[in-house]
Amino acid sequence: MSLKHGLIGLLAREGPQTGYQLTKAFDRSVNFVWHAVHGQIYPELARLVEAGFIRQTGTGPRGSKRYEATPEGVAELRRWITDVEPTRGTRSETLLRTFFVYLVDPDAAEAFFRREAEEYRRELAVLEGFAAERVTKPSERASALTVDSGVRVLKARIKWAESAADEASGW
Amino acid sequence: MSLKHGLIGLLAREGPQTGYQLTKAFDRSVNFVWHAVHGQIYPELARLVEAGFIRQTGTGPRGSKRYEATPEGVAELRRWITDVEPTRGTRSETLLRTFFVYLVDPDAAEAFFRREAEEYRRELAVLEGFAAERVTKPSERASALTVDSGVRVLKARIKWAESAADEASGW
DNA sequence: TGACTCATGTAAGAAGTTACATGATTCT
DNA sequence: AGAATCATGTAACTTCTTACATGAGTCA
Repeated sequence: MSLKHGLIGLLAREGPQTGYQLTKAFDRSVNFVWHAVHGQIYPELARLVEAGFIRQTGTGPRGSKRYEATPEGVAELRRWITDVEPTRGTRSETLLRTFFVYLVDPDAAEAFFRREAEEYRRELAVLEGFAAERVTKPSERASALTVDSGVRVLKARIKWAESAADEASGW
Repeated sequence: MSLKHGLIGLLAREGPQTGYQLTKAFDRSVNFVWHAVHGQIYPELARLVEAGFIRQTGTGPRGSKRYEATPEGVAELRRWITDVEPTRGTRSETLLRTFFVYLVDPDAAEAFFRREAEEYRRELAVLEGFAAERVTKPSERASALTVDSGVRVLKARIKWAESAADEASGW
């Protein structure tokens, strides 16, 4: 359901592209908010053409196919953003482990939380790189908001992981 | 992969239970970090018995089946917590919508972010109810850490959503 | 020519959702 | 007796992951 909108959106945002380029573009941008790989992308593109939300505009070198978003596709994307309630329902492996972390010894628990904190700091460094980029276009203002969310949430998670590590070390 | 550990963990944590009770227990506790429904739980319990990670201890009224975690199951859970790197890879419908939110008009964008903030506040209220409960057992100290993570992250998200709404209203 | 990147596709399987189906027990 | 809850299961379907398969163009 969401991959569909991610693909229409990338075509609307960055202009006509091949499936291969979309796969790369996913890796670079949307990937931080919605991960997808080519094994899922190619079949979905075929379904989107079928549904009329995107259109193949031609073929390029090495049998590549160029797609663009149709007005119907962009309309569907707008409708999805404003009218469809996002699916909630957290699934966090880290928090599931945390829920049962009392089963391991304090040293292992502390190490687990320190590793989490490190990982979050690595991710934060990447996002702060994005945040330093200059923002001009409307689409960049929108993606800057997703980066800002990531930065705020990661900072909260880092503080949490360090405080959890401190607590677990005393168990 | 994770549902498996969630089920072993609940049996280890709360003692022998039926599939039905596990489904209810999931709804009340783990559900906030890992959502699952009975259609997924019953087949998984059968697989866990097969694998030797849990054991059926007897039958109760109305054909119910009671399970308990085996030592092998608890060992597997410990191994998973300390030795297996958590799968990262965010999937947030809210952030995917945010990435493309420049396509809708400023009023709709602002409304979208205000609704998000409201939803987060509702979730925060639930978690703060949990946070007010008294903590004594080790398992409760662990679950208090998951609640603390939720509280910190939700507060960050609320601030983000309000600031995004303010910004979008000026577009 | 051999290695690498570009480019698309499918197949098998795991994981997750939703709905259907059934029967036992309890409560009013 | 009828409604509600307890209790388990499966079937159909969608989504996602991983791996296999293949071929075209580029560059050293």
